[in-house]
Order: sequence, then C-alpha cells, then structure tokens
Amino acid sequence: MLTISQLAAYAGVTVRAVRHYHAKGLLPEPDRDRAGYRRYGAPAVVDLIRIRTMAEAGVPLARVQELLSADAHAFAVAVEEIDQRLRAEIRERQAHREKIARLAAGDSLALPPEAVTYLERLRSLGVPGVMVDAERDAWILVAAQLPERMPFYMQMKTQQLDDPGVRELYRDLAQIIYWSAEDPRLDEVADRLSDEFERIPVSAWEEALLPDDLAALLDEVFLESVPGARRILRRLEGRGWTGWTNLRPRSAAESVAADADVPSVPS
Amino acid sequence: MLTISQLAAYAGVTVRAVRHYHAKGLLPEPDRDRAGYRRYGAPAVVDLIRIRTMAEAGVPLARVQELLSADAHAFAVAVEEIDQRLRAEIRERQAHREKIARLAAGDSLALPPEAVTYLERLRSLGVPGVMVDAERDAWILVAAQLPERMPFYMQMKTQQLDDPGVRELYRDLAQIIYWSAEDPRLDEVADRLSDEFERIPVSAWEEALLPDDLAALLDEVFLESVPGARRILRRLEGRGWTGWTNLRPRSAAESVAADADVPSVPS
DNA sequence: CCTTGACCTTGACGCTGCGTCAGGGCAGCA
DNA sequence: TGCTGCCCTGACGCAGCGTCAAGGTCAAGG
Repeated sequence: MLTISQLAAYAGVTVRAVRHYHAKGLLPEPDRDRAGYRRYGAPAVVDLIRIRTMAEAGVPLARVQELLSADAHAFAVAVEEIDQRLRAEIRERQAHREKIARLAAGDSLALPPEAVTYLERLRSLGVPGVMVDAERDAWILVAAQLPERMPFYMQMKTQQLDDPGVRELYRDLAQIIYWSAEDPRLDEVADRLSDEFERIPVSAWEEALLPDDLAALLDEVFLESVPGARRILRRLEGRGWTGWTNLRPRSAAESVAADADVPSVPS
Repeated sequence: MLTISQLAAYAGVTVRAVRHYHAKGLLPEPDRDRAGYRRYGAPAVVDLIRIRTMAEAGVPLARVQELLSADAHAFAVAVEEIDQRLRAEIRERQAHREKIARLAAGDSLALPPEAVTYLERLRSLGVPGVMVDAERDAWILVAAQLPERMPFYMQMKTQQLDDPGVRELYRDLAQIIYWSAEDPRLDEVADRLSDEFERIPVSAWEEALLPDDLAALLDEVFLESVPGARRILRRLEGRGWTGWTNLRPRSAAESVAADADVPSVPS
C-alpha cells in the first residue's frame, strides 16, 4: 500500500495536486490507516496517471471528470470543443504578439497607423512636443469612439497640412501653449484662425461633426491643457463661431442644433 | 466631467475593470463629487485607453504599471520578456493540441505507441478484454516510471508472442481471470508457465528486472485483479521460482538480493 | 524514554482579472 | 412618496494548485 507521497511520485505529480483531485472528486478518497493516513493501491496510480494525462493535454479538470466516464461519442465532441478552445487561445496570443511587437516598434497602439503618420508630420513641422502630445491624446479619444472614421479624419487633416498657409498657422498656433491665459497675442491668433475657417465651405463642417458628448470631452482637453484656450474661444465667438471641436458658424450651428449624431473633427 | 460608467464606455471597458485598475494603482483615483461619486476628466480616458491597450496586448496588469512609466530601454526589455512568455504559451498549447488529437484518435496517452500496438496484438490473439485492461494498467505504471525502457520491453514482449507456444499459453493463461481462487486447473497452468520460464536463459531475467518497489506494485495489481493469482504464485514457488513481476529462479534471486536498481518486466 | 526528522492531516490564504451579487446611498421624475 | 437608474464599498467566485500554519504519527537513534 502506498502513502500519498509515494502515489504522487509514481504519477509524477505533487501531493497537493493529489489532494486537489480528491477535493474535486476526480480521484476517489481511499481508505485510511489507523493514523488517518490515506493508503492507496496500485489502481489509484493508474487513475491518477490518467487524470494527469488529460490535464496535461489542456483539458480543464471539470471536464476530466466527465471525460473519464464518457462514451466514445461524447468524448469526441468534448475533445473537439477543447481543441477549438486551444486554437482560439493560440490565435489570441498570436494577436498579442503582434500588438506588443508594434508597441516595441514605438507605435502607439491606441492609434491607427495613419494617425501616427499625421502626428509625426506635425512634429516634423516644428510643432512643440507638448502640443503634439495634446493632439495625440485628443485623437486617441476619437479613435476609441469612432475607429472607422479615423482614415477619413486623417486624410482631411493631412490635406489641410498641404496648404502652406495652414502649416504656418499651425506652427504659430502651437506656440500659444506657452503663453499665459490673458496674453493679448491670443486675440490675433484667433482672428487668423477665423479667417482660415471662413475659407472652408459649410458642407465640410457638416461632414466632420463629432457626437456632442465626445466633442465636449475634446473641448475639455483643449481647455485644460492650453492656458489661453478660453480667451481664444471667446474671441472666436465674437467673430461668429461656436464650439471648438465641433466648430461651426453660429447660423449653421442653430440649423443643426437638434441633430447630435453627426461626427466632426477635433482641434 | 464624466461618471465612471461614461469613462468606461469611452474606453470600451467595464465599470468593474476601471475600479479594478484603481485598486491596482494603475489608474489614479479621481476626486469625488459631493455624493461621493468619482468624477473624471478627459485625461483619465486617455490613461484608461493606454492601460487597456497594454492589457489587450497580453501584458500582465502588474507590468502595465511599470511599463506606463518606463524608459525606452526598460520598455524594450520588458516587451521582449513578454513576447517570450507568449511564444512559450503558444508552444504549450500546440503541444496540448497534439496530445488531445492523439486522445481523440483513441490512443491511450499514458502509453507509448509501441505499447498500444502490443496491447492490440494481445487483443487480436483472443485475450479477453479484462485481461488486456489489466495488462494495460500494469504497463501504464511502467511507462510512467521508466518511459525510456518501454521500447526495450515492448520489443521483448512482442518477440515472445512470435513463438506459437507462448501465444497459446497466453491465451490459456488469460482464461484464469474467470476462474475462482482455488480452481485446481490453476496448478496445471502454473506448471506450464514454469516449463516455459525454464526455456529462458538466466541472463535474460537480469536484463529485464524492475525496481523492487515498482515490481511490488505490479504484483499487487496482479494479485488484486486475478482471483487465482495467489495460488499460481504458491505453485510457482514450489517449482523454484520467486516473485512474479520480477520473476527469478530462487538461486538467481538470492545472488542479486541486495541489488534493487536493475529493471525487469511485469506480468 | 525522549528527541529528531520525515511524513501525514485539515484549513486557509494567495495569485490573475475581473464578474457578480449584496446591501445601501443619491438624484430626478411622476 | 415611490420608482428607476446610477453610484458606492465589500466580499465571494473562477482554475489549479503553491504555500504556510498548526498539529498528529512513525521509525530511528541516544
């Protein structure tokens, strides 16, 4: 007769595992000797090896129980199911590998590649790091909400950068992050922005509207990260504009006031 | 300002997950409103999306914490380590798939293929199922203890089956499982066994000895599963044999009595 | 006879990443 | 005032054991 540690040694498992299988009902509790020790016969070793074999094949212990006493058909079904799970887990991990490979390559996983390209272009134009970071955070929010519209937005933004006037404005605009909340130069920048906005046809605003709650969130990012933000917005309002993320001529804003589901573009 | 459910919705996670990240220290606890509710600003959404992105890349939460504030080098090292773990897990699951595929194919995973072949041959010789099962259980024990010697044993047993006399003896021997413990025909079978054993050179015994504890275990299997086992052993002893699994002429047994590490062959 | 060391017993917490109650507070609406 | 819906904390549950903790047993040696 074997003690629990001998049994465990024969099957190549730990004593703890054996007791666990007892507790789970996979292995029947054997008789005890007068000291209360479990005493096993040879069949227990065979049972235990069977359990181990299934467990090592990736079968969850709960299913080992059924499988030990299943007919051929039920067994085949169960095995197929387990194999499916294993395949899914492998695919999952492969996807994880790709993701962390992209992480290692320096990509921000929270953004699609076209957004990364756009941000790099911003940086190469001389826009300060903090500003690019703020812009990046804003786009992370958009990408999380509307991933399918990211290519559209990025194409739009990239096209805007093809205009030298916009590029220059962008570089100058970027500087405001260093200015105090009441710097008078803010008004001048706001006016140049307003002039630029007027060149954009009304239809383009409509196309790029974001859901109102998301827009509010992005406005908040702007207001919190840029000291002069509030003054810029006030000045723009004086020039007939409303909002920032969902920027619109006031007239247009009134006409679509009830409609909140059309996306727009931030910053 | 956002409530916890809004924050969660923006990042595409559950409320429970957000609280979990707070508890883990991954995401800072925000200020509360007067009702004690957590109120989040936009940056929290970005932080949360970052955490989610790493977690979905298979990074354990404990490491997400370090990685969020790691320099480029530490980051690369950590990523490499995580990738290694993922590769290992994929290999593991692929091995599991192969194992359960063999299970589905009807193989007994607890036995090497050559043992399965041997057992099938036994069955095809007309040996009753219960007997083959007992033999299988015995070999499962051996395979678990001495996997590297299984090819040797199986070759040996298979060779024995090439002898028509042995085959016939085996078929007859198999019947004893149905006999009562004191069936007089048992003595006759034991005598035929003894005759057969005498044809085996002493050197062959030595080569096939099993460790004594394993042999004792296998003897127990025999004694417990075959009613007439004890009577057979008594008769064999009268003919000058000792043991069963580690069967030896008594003289040989005495000469190697102190030596317990040499393997032998069961049944 | 006592001690020592190796083994045995049960019970319970720990790890991962949350899901899922349980029990109760707060806010707005009819 | 009650209903509904969201928020709070606290705690258990899941898989498969690892790892104490606190104590009983057994065989051997001094």
